[in-house]
Amino acid sequence: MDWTDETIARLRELWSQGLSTAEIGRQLSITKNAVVGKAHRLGLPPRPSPIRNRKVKDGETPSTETPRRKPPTRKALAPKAEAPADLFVEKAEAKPVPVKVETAKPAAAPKPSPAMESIMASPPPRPVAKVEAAARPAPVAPEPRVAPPVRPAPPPRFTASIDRPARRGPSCCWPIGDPGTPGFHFCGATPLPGKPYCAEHAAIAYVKIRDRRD
DNA sequence: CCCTGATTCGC
DNA sequence: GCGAATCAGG
Repeated sequence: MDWTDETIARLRELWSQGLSTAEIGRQLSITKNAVVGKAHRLGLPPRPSPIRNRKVKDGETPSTETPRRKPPTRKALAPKAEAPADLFVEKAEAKPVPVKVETAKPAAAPKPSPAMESIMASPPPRPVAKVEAAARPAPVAPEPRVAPPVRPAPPPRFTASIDRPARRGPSCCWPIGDPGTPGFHFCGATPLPGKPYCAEHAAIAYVKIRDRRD
């Protein structure tokens, strides 16, 4: 993975929006490990981890001795059989994109967090926007009108610079331009009922998600 | 089992 | 620096 400014920006954005690492990975066409690894290296604010952070309660002395994992039996040295090279063709973008597949993953959307939900008065159904970088100009994700879930993490600077559509009410949040750059804005057209995107962008935003299994 | 994020450590 | 392997909790 070559981490260009572009991809890093996208990672940061998606990360700050509370998407799961796997989700981000899918959107970037990389593994979640890559996502987590990079995020960690970038020093991005940690997200609520499923792993209980070693008792922080008193009585415990987490400091001095950490649980330390068992001696790493690093057997990774065996790359094993190689993956069939032929499956490496672009499948997602090759085929025409059915517009109606957003039913692909109805309820399984990752829940952002309580805080986030309360902020989003009318949460657009988490668009399972499977985007192909090659095909479209860096669509980034719905309006980052939310602060990072819990952590008082430094709010992404770009939130301030993003011009919200002048019109009130629902508006298409298809990103135009690169997030973080001055000209960045959202489409703003009238979205389809129940969708975060206008008809035009919804058509390209929704792609079957689960076919990118690597 | 599935999912999640975190960490380690060979490369 | 990168990320697969691994860990570990839900």
